[in-house]
Amino acid sequence: MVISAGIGLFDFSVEISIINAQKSIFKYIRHMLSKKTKYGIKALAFIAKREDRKPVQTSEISKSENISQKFLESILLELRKSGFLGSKKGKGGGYYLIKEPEAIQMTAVIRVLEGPIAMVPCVSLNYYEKCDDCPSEETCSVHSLMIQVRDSTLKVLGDNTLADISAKK
Amino acid sequence: MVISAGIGLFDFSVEISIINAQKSIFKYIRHMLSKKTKYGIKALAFIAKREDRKPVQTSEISKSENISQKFLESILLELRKSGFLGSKKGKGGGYYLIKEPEAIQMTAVIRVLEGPIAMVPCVSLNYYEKCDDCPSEETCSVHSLMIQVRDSTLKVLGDNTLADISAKK
DNA sequence: TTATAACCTAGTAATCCGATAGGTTAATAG
DNA sequence: CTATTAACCTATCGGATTACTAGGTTATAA
Repeated sequence: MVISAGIGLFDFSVEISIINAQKSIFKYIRHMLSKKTKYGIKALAFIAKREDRKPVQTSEISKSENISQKFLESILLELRKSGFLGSKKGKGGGYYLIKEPEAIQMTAVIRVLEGPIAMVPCVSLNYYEKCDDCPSEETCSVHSLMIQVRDSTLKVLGDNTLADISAKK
Repeated sequence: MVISAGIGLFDFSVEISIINAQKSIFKYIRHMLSKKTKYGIKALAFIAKREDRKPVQTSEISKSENISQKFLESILLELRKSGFLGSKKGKGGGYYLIKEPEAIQMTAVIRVLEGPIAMVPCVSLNYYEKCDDCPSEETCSVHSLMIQVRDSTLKVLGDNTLADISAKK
């Protein structure tokens, strides 16, 4: 698929080859971290960087971090509802941290915004689900591999707090 | 939205709480490893387990591992085209390894089937892409975190070969 | 020559992502 | 008391991916 990139190039009709070329050039590359989560983390870091604990407005974060304001609104709202942020309405309002940055693990943030950290449901701690194709997890070749990946990822994300990632200038 | 699946069922009086419950029960959980990659790894492991180097048929793997045969066909084809497998047509044909299982790192397999291992394009070694919202990667709070995650994942997937994951009974 | 199994090309429904649009509610400043 | 502010809410959207399925064609071996 990915590799068949240039195949259409010299193919009979010019139009179709161009379309195929575009397709591969603009191929959407799936990554695991959604923009939502990425923006959420950036916003939290932005808020954490503030020495005072005054509310920060969505519009300010949106401008500074180049994030669509409306999209960011929904993300911050979610972060408030899940207990990471407090909010205040009206002039001088905005969002503020309700916990110390040191107390906020990145695992928690990612789980709320993104969902599971594990690569497959059958090794997920918080979103476990049995694979319907696997008769047994012990004999599954993918299972133990993914447990190793999960654990190493959890270690990194658990060791990093909001304080750590917002510390850097 | 997505979740409204069963909503009509108890409509009208019987509550938002039920709807909310359904919401979480039927929530689609996004995981990072696609079925394609999972099936591909399983198939490779299946082939590697064979002590003889005789070709293994798609149908056999498909039955044994509970994978749709047609889907599996396309996956094995891709693995052949990317140099992991050889193939033979006709009776007694099938797919066989063309490298030693010890020489096949899981990083390579996953990169071919899934794409990038990094969680964000801007830390991807093989699929690097600059984030359009980030002015600089040095000041990005997400960047260094994701580099750590990438490295720890790469370590695990690089240390594990096909021999390792197909060894287990 | 016929059965076999890889190979190829399309198309599909369901679903998600990343927004956008357009409003309502609550708090503050004048 | 009124206007402004900014959070909050609901709904909808195009484009893209995923996990298949359908229906063939080609090459090899019995």
